[in-house]
Amino acid sequence: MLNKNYTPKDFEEKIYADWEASGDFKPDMRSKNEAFSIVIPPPNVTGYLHMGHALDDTLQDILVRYNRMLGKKVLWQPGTDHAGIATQMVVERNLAKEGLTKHDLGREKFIETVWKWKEHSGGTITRQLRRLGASCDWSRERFTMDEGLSRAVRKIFVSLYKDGLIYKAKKLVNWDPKLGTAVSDLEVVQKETLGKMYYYKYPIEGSKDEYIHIATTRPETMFGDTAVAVSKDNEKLKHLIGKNCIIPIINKVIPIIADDHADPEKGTGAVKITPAHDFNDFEVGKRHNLPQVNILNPDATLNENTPYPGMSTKEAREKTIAALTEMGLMDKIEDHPMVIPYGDRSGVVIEPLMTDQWFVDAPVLAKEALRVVENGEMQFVPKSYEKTYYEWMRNIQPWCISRQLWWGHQMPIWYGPDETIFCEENEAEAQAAADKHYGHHVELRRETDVLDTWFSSGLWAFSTLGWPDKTEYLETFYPTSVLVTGFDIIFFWVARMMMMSMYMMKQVPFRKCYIHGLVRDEKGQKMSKSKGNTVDPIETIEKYGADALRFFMASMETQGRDINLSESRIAGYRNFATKLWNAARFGEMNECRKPADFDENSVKLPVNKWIIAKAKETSREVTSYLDNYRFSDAANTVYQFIWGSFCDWYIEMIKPLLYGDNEAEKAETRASFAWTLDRILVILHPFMPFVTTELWNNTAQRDVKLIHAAWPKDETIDRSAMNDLDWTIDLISAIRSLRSEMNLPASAKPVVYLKDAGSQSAEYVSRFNKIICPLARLEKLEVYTGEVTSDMAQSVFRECTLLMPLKGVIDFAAEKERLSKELESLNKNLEGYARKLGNPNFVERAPAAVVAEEKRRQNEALENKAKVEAALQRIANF
RNA sequence: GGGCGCUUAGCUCAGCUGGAAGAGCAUCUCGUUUACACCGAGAGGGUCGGGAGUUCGAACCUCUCAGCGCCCACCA
Repeated sequence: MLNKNYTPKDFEEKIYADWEASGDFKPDMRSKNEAFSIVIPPPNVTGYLHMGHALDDTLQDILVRYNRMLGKKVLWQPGTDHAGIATQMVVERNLAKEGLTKHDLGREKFIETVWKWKEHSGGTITRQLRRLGASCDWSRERFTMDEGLSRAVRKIFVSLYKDGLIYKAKKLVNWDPKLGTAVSDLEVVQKETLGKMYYYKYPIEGSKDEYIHIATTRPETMFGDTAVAVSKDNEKLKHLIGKNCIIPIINKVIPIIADDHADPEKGTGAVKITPAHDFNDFEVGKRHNLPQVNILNPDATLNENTPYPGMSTKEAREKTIAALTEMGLMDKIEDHPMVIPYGDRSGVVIEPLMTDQWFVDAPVLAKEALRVVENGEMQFVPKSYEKTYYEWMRNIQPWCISRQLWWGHQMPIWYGPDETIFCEENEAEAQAAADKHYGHHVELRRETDVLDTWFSSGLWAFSTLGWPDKTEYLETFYPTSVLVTGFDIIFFWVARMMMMSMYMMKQVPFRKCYIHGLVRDEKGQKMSKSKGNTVDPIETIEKYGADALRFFMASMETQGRDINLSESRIAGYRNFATKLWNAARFGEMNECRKPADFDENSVKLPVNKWIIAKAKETSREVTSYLDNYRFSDAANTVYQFIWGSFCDWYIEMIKPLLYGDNEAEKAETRASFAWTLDRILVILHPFMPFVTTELWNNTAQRDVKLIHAAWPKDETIDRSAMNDLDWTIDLISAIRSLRSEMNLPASAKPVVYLKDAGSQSAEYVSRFNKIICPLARLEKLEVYTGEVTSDMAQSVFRECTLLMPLKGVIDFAAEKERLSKELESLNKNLEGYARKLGNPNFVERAPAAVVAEEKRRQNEALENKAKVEAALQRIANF
């Protein structure tokens, strides 16, 4: 017995536990069927499920469940990411609560603490994914810091190094002073800020009253200046080129050089060049062989190369301005809108800093990654994201992969006594190789830097499947079928996976890449903790059920658009689940069961034929939509069928049959109902796995679990019954509409006549009388050949006229108005038809079918017009 | 500065290759009937951002203007 109410809480977790315990998410490796695989975009171990995950993972689960039901060998590979910076920050925050820093523990102890933290708290997000219904094969869960995956990281690192695609260089990099590490360009966010532009002057060497005027937003960097640049085309200033000027305060002499970087139109036309602290200046410095003077400590305080060692840049700036003012060298200070780089994790200002770092030669790796998208081996859905990808890949910069952190993959590099570098698989091998090289035992020092987190995520598509070992899973499931992820991660992850996979596997990591948008709040604002507008998916699940949230995501997912969260809509899909639940209860109460030998192709009754044909048509449409990643179309099609066709019409139409006494009809109808409900459960399952499973388990004895039930394929749709029922449904609607317009109380049971009925219509009237009368609430429905009297309300229906005798209660004024409106609308349509059909160009050039259809409509409208006019005529005198 | 996207009913949005404008929510009216009030029936509501063009025909294609959003780069 089904509960009276739909209460998802009662069964969702129980059902999930059963799936997992029964191994339902595991692929059948003995199967010879086609493989289908998805690797999950690994959430941070530190993470909590947010609405973005709910969308991303719902879409993946829909595809995974759909393909599983298609009988494919399906793997959804789960796991989490060690998320270097994020995780280190979380653990450091915890330490801070005890008044400790990571340095108090030391590197080894600290890493131990992180691992402990991971064991205790790292499972949150995977538990939450289970709540969502994600059918991942958890027995294969991986973590980017697992030994297996770490081995993959070391192996590929060494390989890239040996191929000259990883190198160490002293370069200007984005430095995060709070975290004390380099970060990649992608981890820097530019923020609009109102800053100041400082104008001041440097004295020219050997002259008492000559100066060169410069403008800068960062006067405190002047201690790192090694030149001032002027364009050779700058008529006003070019005479200074070749002279020297003096940096005040420190009285350092620097040259004035010619370089086009100095735009005569901008600022003062002269630019101070600080090669060690500005990316443009760095390039200028390289062109002119300028020295690089570093003025900052790793924590962004000024160093010994300045007069203000230990001071913050802000303080130093004030000091510098004060000193310049005192010396009479300040010209002016203006407000100046500018963009300042911030670390996206730490939130502090990023400083360009000269440091030794490791780089991946991304421009080389990008070539193959580009080629396979250009030739279609990997396709973006929607296709427009190709362009974004191309744009970025074609302008890609070397990728800084070293991080001065503790948590992450420590680089497999060992330094020997004369700084020779050894890259090996592990410590022992490195030692052995070094000893051999030197001919005696040497002390090795391991590189302390760790790798950018995205380095290991870049290998995710194959490292999780067992690479570098040749595993059965790798063999079976690589390349994966599709990657589903958000556009915000194309550069971070998709691009890196493409590069790494093409380099190592010589094959694409996934054949398709489905990109979805962001989940925003109700008003379209980006959700963020700082704005306080986040909605917790788990709370939503508690309130409405996971199925409602999932269906919401699916129904809103149209390609290339962000989704605004809407609680009322989620509630609507909970209502939808309730609706289905109640329909199933209706079936249960009426003993709708399906005999084992039931053949849905042999049903006789038109209603049953109709719903079965509709169900098959719906299945076909949903299949096609899912194959094309049209999630919203797929979801909405199922929704319409269940609510519109099955509940609103079919159930209402079969009530007289089920409550009647024709046992044969009753039996067929019960079986058809059961068959259709089963079909509904199958095609709805990928979207709403919980409620469908609960109903599947409670509406019949089953020999297969719903999660493994067969998805319908290649069915022939019997359209014979479609027209009959469409006619019937339209007639019922027309009668209901007429009743309502005539203000007939719901309790009234009028008679309706069908005048001018053709033979087909007449036949329908007798055949479907039993259906029509109760649904339209009629005393009786008959074909009529008598006279139309003035007390009859009239309405046009197809070729016939509906007549409803109202015995003196007819409201003639209302009736006149209604008919007049109808006439007006008909006339308007007729004008349109006449215009079109009167146009020789249309008749000649439009396809014949279109012209014929237009003619048919015109004729129909003409007939209807005549009828309405006649009706108006009859009541003209009342 | 470069690129991408959006503008359709009061709100949130569908509308695939151009052939009579759709859904959900909201609104209004009415509710016989034990599957369901988390419901049912009926109704109202849009010159598809403005303009021009291509076409027999444009929400859809082209151009242009306006507004909004996102990404990338840069601004001494």
